[in-house]
Amino acid sequence: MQITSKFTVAVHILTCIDIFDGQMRVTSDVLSGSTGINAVIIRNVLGQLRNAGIVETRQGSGGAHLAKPLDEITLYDIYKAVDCVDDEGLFHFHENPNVECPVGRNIHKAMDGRLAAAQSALENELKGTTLAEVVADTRRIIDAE
Amino acid sequence: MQITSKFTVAVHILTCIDIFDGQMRVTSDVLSGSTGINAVIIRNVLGQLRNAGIVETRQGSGGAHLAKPLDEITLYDIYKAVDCVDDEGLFHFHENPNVECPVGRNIHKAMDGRLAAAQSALENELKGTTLAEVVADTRRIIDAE
DNA sequence: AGAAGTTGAAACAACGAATGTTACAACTTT
DNA sequence: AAAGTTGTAACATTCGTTGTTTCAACTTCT
Repeated sequence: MQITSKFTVAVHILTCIDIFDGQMRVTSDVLSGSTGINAVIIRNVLGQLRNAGIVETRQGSGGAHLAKPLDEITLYDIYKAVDCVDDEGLFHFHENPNVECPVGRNIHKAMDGRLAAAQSALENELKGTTLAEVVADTRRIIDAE
Repeated sequence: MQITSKFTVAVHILTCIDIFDGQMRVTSDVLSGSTGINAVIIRNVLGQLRNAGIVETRQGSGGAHLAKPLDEITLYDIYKAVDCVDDEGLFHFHENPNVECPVGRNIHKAMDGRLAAAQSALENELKGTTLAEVVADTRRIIDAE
């Protein structure tokens, strides 16, 4: 089981947009070239990021731009934008425990809070990092090359 | 994306084993009845829990037993036992970023530490809860019925 | 106005992972 | 010897992820 690569792709393309915007028109084709991901998938991801208010794109004109400052975009915002987890939550609970069994009809209640806490721990960690930090690290590594 | 239900199934059957052992022979058929999960899947999960030293089962005789005290089994132990995540980690990194691109060849380095931190946050939370607590809650809810 | 390049989106294909099913050999107990 | 159980392999099914093709709508440039 793994969280969809759309998440790391999204971080990648947002980093590209910040670094290359101004130097070139950052089209889905350019981003496809940098990520190695199909341009249609890139446009899908860009669409999700646009819906979340993170980037701006326009039909025809070409070139994506950030919609808000880097330090106001957390990894959690991106994770949510690309739908890493659905409403069911991170953990998949087996769906038909037997209600005739005292354990079967109560195990859900006994576990839910703890599963939610684990998911929150993950998400809070993502909330604690902004794109600004990722881009800064990336620039630092590039400069050191 | 969701973590395999084998995890919640494993917690469920371990709870059953603790609660029903002594009253009945807790076979894969009994556990299948309580969870609503195919008995073969149950035997697979039991096999993984056995390999992890969490339960004891034997061919022929029938009936599973806990291999160590409830308070020495954490949710993390179970999560690891049933292989919720592989060696690649929880996050799926896109595999072919373009090394010709300064962002493409460095984004992995810029993100890896943060992804690992997020995964650790989840896992540390699971390490903080033992089966003893889950079983105690389950018994409490049953008694209150 | 027309040409060229781009985005947005739908429809479909390919692949792999999760889960279910069938079948059967090996084992234990009675 | 009979009956029930576990361990395991092989196969089927379903679903989510990712890739691909196609095209209408839009913008920019000449």
